Amino acid sequence: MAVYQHNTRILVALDCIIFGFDGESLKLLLIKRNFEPEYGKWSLMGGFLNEGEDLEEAAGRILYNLTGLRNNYLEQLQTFGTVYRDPVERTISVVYYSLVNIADQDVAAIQAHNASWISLDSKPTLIFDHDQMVTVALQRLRYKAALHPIGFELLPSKFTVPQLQKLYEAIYGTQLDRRNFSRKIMATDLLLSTGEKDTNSVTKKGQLYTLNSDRYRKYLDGYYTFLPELAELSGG
Amino acid sequence: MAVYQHNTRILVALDCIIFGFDGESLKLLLIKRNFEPEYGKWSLMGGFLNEGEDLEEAAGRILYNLTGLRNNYLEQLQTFGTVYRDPVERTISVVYYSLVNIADQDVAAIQAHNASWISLDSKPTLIFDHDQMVTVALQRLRYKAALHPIGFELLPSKFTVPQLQKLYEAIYGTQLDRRNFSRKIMATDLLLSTGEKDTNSVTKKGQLYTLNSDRYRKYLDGYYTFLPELAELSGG
DNA sequence: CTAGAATTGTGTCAAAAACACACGTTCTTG
DNA sequence: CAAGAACGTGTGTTTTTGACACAATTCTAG
Repeated sequence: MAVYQHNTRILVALDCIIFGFDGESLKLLLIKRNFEPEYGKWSLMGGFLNEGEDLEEAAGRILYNLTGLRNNYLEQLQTFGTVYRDPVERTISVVYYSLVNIADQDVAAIQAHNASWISLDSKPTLIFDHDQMVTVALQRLRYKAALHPIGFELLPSKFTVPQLQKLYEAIYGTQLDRRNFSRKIMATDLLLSTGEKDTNSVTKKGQLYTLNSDRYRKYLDGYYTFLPELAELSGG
Repeated sequence: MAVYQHNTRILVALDCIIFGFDGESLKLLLIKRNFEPEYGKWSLMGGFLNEGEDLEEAAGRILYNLTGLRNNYLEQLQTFGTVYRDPVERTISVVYYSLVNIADQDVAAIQAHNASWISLDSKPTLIFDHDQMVTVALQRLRYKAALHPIGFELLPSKFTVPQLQKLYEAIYGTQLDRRNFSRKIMATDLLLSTGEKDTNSVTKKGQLYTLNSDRYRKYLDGYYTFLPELAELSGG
């Protein structure tokens, strides 16, 4: 213990950026704070790192407390550590981002935390440096989703190709050609036909697919230029 | 201040993974520790975060102290925070990686820290979780270098196309076709001819180029499938 | 001082991938 | 049951990739 005696110990926080997709637009799960500091303002869900707790574990705990979900896609984004980012006391924040199937959420838990799903288009200003965190997270999501098929994490287990396309269009804020999109996705061999059809569709009912998990895992290691046309839209 | 009173403050360390290239193989700048703990063993260069110091700033300071270099490519890699990663006391480590032109180093500073350049092939076992950090860093380097032209950061300001190719071969541990490599690099418009020739070459002297910085910056935002054939070699 | 080895620069061609666009089908609504 | 909307599959052209050939430069060995 004596060896590190003279160094400063610092508060370590975690913040979670939780992405969801409702079929139309990309959403964030945000909290309207009913606690200090910054009472009444919007922020990301966060908390402090506990003794005896791994970083990854802490991020999972925070995510679970808010959404009732475990085993979601959860990835460390970046650590933010400018000196005055938290005006109360110097705190560095290890930020994770998560992709969630919005249908699986625990509504009660979310309400208890005074949280709601907000469209990225109508995102309010957040406290501290949380806006910057969201910017970086969105950039990362765009970057990764063009190279790895992580988009599926935002969809229900059964989905149609047009739904998947709408998701990508929401992530990148762009329009894609239906026919080329379909061809490319099919070429990846990532979709397994269920034989069922989408009963919710208002017009023609599309075919429902599930994800081919074995193939999915292969695409997560290494990368694959999923959607080349999105390259310029992905921040570096 | 009172608001965060009950939370634990933790030691925050920084570790730097410093990559260099000597024309033949990819190297790491490692330290043979002549201080406690783990006296006599190999480790990454590191230090603690000071009060009043940004994370980025601290990483730059550590890099500068060791190499005498500033303004290198320096990117946050990941934060490592399992509970017992440092046996002395709980410490989380924010890890940065840096790309350095090996010729610019401050030899005296490096010797003073008992550091040396070690080929990745002959890397010794490092203390704590530093081996894991290096693994992740190499993965990241491979990932990024296939999509962004960051390889140039490891070369002198004037270089030949074959030198650049040797660098990529060292990063990915593979052989590339000289003719296709050249064609692709030239197509990026990233190289500016200097008119000079490489006087060090033993056989035919290659043309020396410099980096087109404007174009380089464009390639850092967004991405570009620099070397498609390396996709599978890049960890996700 | 010349032949040969090593390395560098430029070119060609076939295969594959990307992109733009067309047509037929299914389902709901009025 | 006709019209509109969304879904599914196909086709041709252009661009990019990957495999490979040949010529030019420079040092060295005999």
